[in-house]
Amino acid sequence: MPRSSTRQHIVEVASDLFYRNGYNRTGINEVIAESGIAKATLYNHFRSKDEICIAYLQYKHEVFVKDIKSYCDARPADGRQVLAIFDFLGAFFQDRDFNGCWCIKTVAEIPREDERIRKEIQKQKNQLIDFIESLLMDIKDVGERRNTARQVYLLYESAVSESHLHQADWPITSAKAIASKIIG
Amino acid sequence: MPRSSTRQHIVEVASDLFYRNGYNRTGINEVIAESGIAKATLYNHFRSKDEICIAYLQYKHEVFVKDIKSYCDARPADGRQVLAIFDFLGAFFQDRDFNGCWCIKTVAEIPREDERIRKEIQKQKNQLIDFIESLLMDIKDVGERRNTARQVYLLYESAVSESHLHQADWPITSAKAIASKIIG
DNA sequence: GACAAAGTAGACAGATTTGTCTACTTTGTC
DNA sequence: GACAAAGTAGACAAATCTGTCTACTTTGTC
Repeated sequence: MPRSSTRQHIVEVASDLFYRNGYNRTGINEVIAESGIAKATLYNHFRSKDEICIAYLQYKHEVFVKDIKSYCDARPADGRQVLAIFDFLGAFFQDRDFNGCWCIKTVAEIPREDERIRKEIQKQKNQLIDFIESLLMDIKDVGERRNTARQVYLLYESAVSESHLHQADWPITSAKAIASKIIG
Repeated sequence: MPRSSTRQHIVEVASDLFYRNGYNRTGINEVIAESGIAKATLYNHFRSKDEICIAYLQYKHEVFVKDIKSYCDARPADGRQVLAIFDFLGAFFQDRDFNGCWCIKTVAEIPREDERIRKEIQKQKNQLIDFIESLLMDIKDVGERRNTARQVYLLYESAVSESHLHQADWPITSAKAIASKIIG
């Protein structure tokens, strides 16, 4: 296996485990056992477990952005295109691998002082707000558009966390209904 | 110290540590060191660390319910009384001990299979929805009232998580603005 | 086929974890 | 003051964890 795909393989296996079972509850030994690679190989690619955590967050985000973008792009670019994010989430919720938001999960597990991971997560969330804003180009006023994007973002985030917590999809439909009202 | 207050003392110390530093990252040894009690005493009151976790969640919820109720009760019972929950959160956010939602934090740390803790958290959240509903008695239709309570709940939850994540208060004001629009 | 890069297997150090247990001391009540 | 309940101090078992290291094997390229 070429060097780059070994690294990618580790990230994908670690991502599945971290997301499913939690970062602190997943040991390095579990990652290498599941990957089928040697421990020395893992530490040849990553300096520490923390570095794998960063790679995990980036990988999940990368896939997420790609998927949600292509999902929304398939919808007509009318004023209601942004609502597609809730339908995307609805499909994600049905997936048996759905386990809530990896950012929220991770930030809950790391010490408060860990600025590196917290900044990465804030960056990702800001990119999500930017993406939502890009779907709201019908709103011409820049300030109002940013404001609306933030509101829709809040609803989306809530829908993710709460559908996971309650193990039900009413938070998704409910959040979508509010968003629908907001964008008029 | 009488038996009941020893137990309560342990719960309070453990709650502070769990909430501030995380459940998994807080060891039993830290709890007893901070409490100034002996390990055998702790295990005389609690069967396991998991049991302390349940007691922690219940204690936080108990205090939270008492505080938010008395805060909201001080407002006039007009149709907009429910918005007080966002002001309550605003004050909580200013508090240096604010560290997001203990339920979400805890659910992120425990294994998926741990039904006991998950059920406790769902119970607490349903009580919060009930409380919000009790502030919406102006809405006469039962179904619409429940629906609105859920929507306000989603906004509140989002405001808690996101103000913590972004370390900013715009999620609180933004969520309140949406709630204001919803209740008309 | 030589040679370097990459990967393997797993022992090991050193630290941490929860929970048990023993032997002792304090406290409150009769 | 006797006696039981409650608490203390901390050693200990048994299991975890991350990260390092050694000695060996495979793989790809010239």
